[in-house]
Amino acid sequence: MSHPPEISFRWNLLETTHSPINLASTLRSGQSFRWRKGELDIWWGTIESTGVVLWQESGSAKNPLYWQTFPEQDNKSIIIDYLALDIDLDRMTNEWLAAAPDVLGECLRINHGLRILRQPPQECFFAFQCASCNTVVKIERSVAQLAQRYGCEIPGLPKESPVPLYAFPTLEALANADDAVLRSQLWGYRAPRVIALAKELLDRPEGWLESLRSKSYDEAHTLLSSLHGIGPKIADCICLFSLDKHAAVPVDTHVRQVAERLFLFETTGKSLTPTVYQAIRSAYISRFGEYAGWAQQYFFFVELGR
DNA sequence: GCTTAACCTGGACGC
DNA sequence: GCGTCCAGGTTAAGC
Repeated sequence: MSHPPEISFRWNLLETTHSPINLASTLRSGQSFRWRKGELDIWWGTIESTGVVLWQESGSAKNPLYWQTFPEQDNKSIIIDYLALDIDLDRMTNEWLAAAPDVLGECLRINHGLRILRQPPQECFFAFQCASCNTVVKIERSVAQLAQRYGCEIPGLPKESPVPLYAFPTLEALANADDAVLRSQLWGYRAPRVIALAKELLDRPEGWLESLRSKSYDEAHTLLSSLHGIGPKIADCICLFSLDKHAAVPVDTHVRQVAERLFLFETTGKSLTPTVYQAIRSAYISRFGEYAGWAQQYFFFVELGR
């Protein structure tokens, strides 16, 4: 039985026997950019306007998860929802292994318990605007600066918090952001795009992004792609990481390299045109089914080498 | 339908 | 120290 670090607040315990999770792999796999590991291997982050603290002993995805929320304490539902602990990971991985044991086996063994997060759509939407021609480390910095500059500080954090935590900025705050300031905070040429997209979302009915959860993958992807600045890859990131579209496969350089190394050879050497993008996505779905997006994240994380 | 260039910036790398 | 390349992409123009 593992014991969490002794600290000034009370931990809550979540059993993970039936919903395994590898916390470190999940938070470092490049799907969310707002988590920071502090002293004693404690993870600090935010979910909307809630500060969240997480800890899990490494070694097994079935080690219990310890957690607390701030300023409202004991908000269990937000933890379960964000970490998608309602999804039956064991069933899905058994199906992958039955279908393609040689291809994914090693990735699964190394990162057993890696989960796709169910992030707040708005945060996911804007964070991935920063992804083009960028590195994960720089995306993390850019998003942190965006939240610090335009978000509200979360009150009531324990004294052990390594840094202040900020809620993700509202649409109004982003729409009124200063182009020059954003450019200087590592957003570069992406700055005007962020401001324009915030204005565009403000013009739509409130909750428009969240409403895409109830639409089909094709419909959600098409609607997102219709926005200026959202291409197929970013649309797939938003679909997979925040809209419950588990078969969405964001095809980037890493995901493509894996596919062409292991099971898709006819697209090698070609430019990433819409036709090739679709071929790679289809190759993942034909092997890994309705949770292909979860499978690709195992490949992506290993390829990322974090 | 495909190719190409432009768009910011900082870290890695070779010299 | 300096130049070059590259990094989770998108868009528009030209072919």
